[in-house]
Formats: sequence, C-alpha cells, structure tokens
Amino acid sequence: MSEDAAPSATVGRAPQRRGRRPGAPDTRAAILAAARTSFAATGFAGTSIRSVAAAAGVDPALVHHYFGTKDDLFLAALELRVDPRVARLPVLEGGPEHAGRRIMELFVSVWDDEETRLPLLALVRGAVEPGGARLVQDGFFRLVLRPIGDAFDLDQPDRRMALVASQLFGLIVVRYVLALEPLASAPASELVATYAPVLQGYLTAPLP
Amino acid sequence: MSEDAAPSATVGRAPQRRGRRPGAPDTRAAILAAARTSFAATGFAGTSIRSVAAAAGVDPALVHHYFGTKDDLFLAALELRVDPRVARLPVLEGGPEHAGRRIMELFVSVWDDEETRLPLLALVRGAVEPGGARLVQDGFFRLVLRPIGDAFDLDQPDRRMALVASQLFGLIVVRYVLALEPLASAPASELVATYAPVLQGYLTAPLP
DNA sequence: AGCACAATTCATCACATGATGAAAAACGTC
DNA sequence: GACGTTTTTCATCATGTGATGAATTGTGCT
Repeated sequence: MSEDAAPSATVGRAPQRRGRRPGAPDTRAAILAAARTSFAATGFAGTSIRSVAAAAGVDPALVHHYFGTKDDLFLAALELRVDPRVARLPVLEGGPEHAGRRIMELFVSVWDDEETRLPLLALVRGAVEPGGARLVQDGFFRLVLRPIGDAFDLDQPDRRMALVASQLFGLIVVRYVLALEPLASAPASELVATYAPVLQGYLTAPLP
Repeated sequence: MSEDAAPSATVGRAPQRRGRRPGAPDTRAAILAAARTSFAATGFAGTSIRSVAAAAGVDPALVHHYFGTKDDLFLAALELRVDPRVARLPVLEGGPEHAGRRIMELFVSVWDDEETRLPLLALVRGAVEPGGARLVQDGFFRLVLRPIGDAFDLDQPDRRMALVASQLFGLIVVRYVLALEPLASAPASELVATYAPVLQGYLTAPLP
C-alpha cells in the first residue's frame, strides 16, 4: 500500500523556482519525514537517497545538503525521540512489581504514535541489515533498555533486559514486519495482557 | 564509450541441459555453501553475487550458470531442510504438557547444526527485507510453526503459535543478529531453561 | 541598491551490482 | 587424436547508487 508521492504535474504551475524558498525549514522536515517512512517501510538498504528526495518532492542533492551522508540521514531519522519519552513516563517510578505491565503500556503508547513508531520500526529493520547490529546496540539498548533496567535496580540488569528486548523485538517482527495473524490484528490491550506477565517474569523471576 | 549498436543477434544457442559432469558437483556445492553463509550473515541485500563467488573461489558468472538469478540463488540457499527435521523429531509426540521445553530443545538442536542454522538465519534476515515478509509467511510459519501447533491440538493454534513465533524470532534477532550480551553468549541449556516455561505458557495457559 | 549567504538545481563522477554472451579450457567418448 | 559437451573465464552492458561541486536564484541585511 505504498502511496506514491503526488506526481506533481507542474504543467500550469509556476516554473520550478530555484533559490531560497520562503518556507525553507519546511523542506528539511519533509525530507526527514520521508526518510522516516522509507526507512521504516523498506529498511536501510531498501531506501535510496533518490527515493527519499522524490517522496519529499525535493532534489536529491538537497538531502545531502541538509543531512550529510546516508548514514547520517539514517541516524537523523532514528533520532530517538523515544528517549525523552522513556525518561519522562512513569515506567521508571515505583518498584519492579508491575514493571512488566508498565513496560508493555509504554511500548503500546510509543507504537501508537507515528512520531515514535516510525523511527523504532526503522531501527528494527536496520538492526538486521549489514552493519546495523552495532547501531542498534549503540542506540536502542544503551539509550532505552539499559536505563530502564538500571532504574529498577534489578539483579543482572543486562541479562534481564536482554530477555525483555528479545520479547519486544519478536513482537515487533511478528506483528509489524511479518504481520502474522492473528497477532497482527490483536488489539493493544490484548498485547499488554499477554506479554506483561512474561516481561514481569523476565524482570523479577529467579533466573536459571 | 560504445558507439556500436548492440548486435545481439541470437545465434544458435545450444541447449545447455542434460549431460554429465566431470568435476562439477564440487563447485556447485561450494557456491551454495558460500551463498548460505553470506545470506545468513548479511542478508539478501547485503550479499552480492560477486562476494559469493569470491568466497567460493569461483568466477561470478559461474553462480549465474548453476543457479539462475539472485532470487533463485536465495531460494536455493534457503532450501528448508528444517522441514523434515521438524516432522521427524519427537516434538510432536505426546501431549502439550512439556511442549515448551521440547520446542526449545528442538530449536537449540536445529540451531546447533550449521546445516539447518544458516538457512534459518538467512530466512530471518530475509524476513525483514523488502518483499521478504511474504516469503517467511509462506515458508516458516506454514511449514514449521503451524504443523507443530496442529499436532498439539491446541485451542486457537494460530494465535498461540504466533506468540511462540514472536518469542523465537525475538531470541534469534537478539542473540544471533544483534548479539546482545549476555544473551548472545548464554549456553543453550540456559536458553532452554529460561524460555521453555514462557513457551509453555503461550501454548497452554489461558489467553486473555 | 547592493551584497553576502542560504536554498536549490543541474550535471556529473566513481563505483558496485546483476546480468549476459562469447570465447577458452577441461574432460570424457569414440 | 578428434569431437562434443560441460565447465570456466573474460569482457562488457545497463543500471542504480551515493556523493560532489559548480551554477543559479531568491532572501534578508546594511
């Protein structure tokens, strides 16, 4: 269902204007949005600077002008806005008693907002591409997972949060990438109810 | 610069089928092995015919000679040998009482054998690449997951097996793709002990 | 007005990739 | 040894890619 950018048949329209446009910052945002969508939809390798530029309705060189290399664009597209969210939300408050449920609720809320879903999806897609693993380790785990684990003052936080990550990644892949039914269509509340106890176990149950 | 028009007159092409092969099978197997390794390591987009040929120590054109296009090579590299294994192993015998543990043991054993690990890893990597989702739905889920679910005579088998799939995919991604420590280095027995109860819950516990 | 500068476009470069087809080498068969 | 088939190599082609730099145009400042 990939919508195509407006063909922009600029026939009777004003001639392509060069030079500085009045609403310049518009362009940068458009590029970023297009990049987010494309990275989230088709991953890093499946996204070309040209396609991003076309989707944003700008010249490919502009992409390089605003963001540097393609890697930079990818990083900018990720731009973990999840981070401030995570730090702010009440997930970290209180003990680990209902942490599983709160993490799932946070996850669902993050996923409900396109602003945060697209970067996260792009992150997951980029994770399995060549060279992407390091990026995810440096980004997702250190910025999102580890702080949560530390905040709860768990024993073996890395180990427990890796388990949590494995469940969340699996959910993302199966539900949003593979779109495996009936999990893909399950309501968010069901996800929370199903996965919260499991995460809770990963966080607090004794590990073998 | 090429100023000559492409002649490209189809001279009598010899039918290249049938016949005997003196020292051939070696090469074909080498290409296939290299392709498996590369697809498993860097995914479809991250694998080039040239790199496969180089790893196999043959000319790139040979890859096209034995296997057709790159897609064909990918399909040949997958070649779900997981299937007969799954059908044969005792996972399906007995009731669902300890199915979680048996599934994990099967998973570990499959993963322990390079012969089956590489195609599976390639499958997972291909899953998140453009167009790969359908392949995985048609392959992994229908060939591997669903039969298991049916054999156990579960209620809501698709839903339960989707949950199992989410956990297994997450494990694969985090452990083998991202190589997130300490999960990446955890011994197989620990994996079984940790995940078996969770899978068991997905299979038999009442669903919300 | 005039000028500096940012925003934009155009025209390429350099390179890797998938793919093809023809020539050359290896090999068995007669 | 000659022949035919198969295996292998070589030389390209066409394409898409990331990236660069120069030219162009409008904006805002002085």
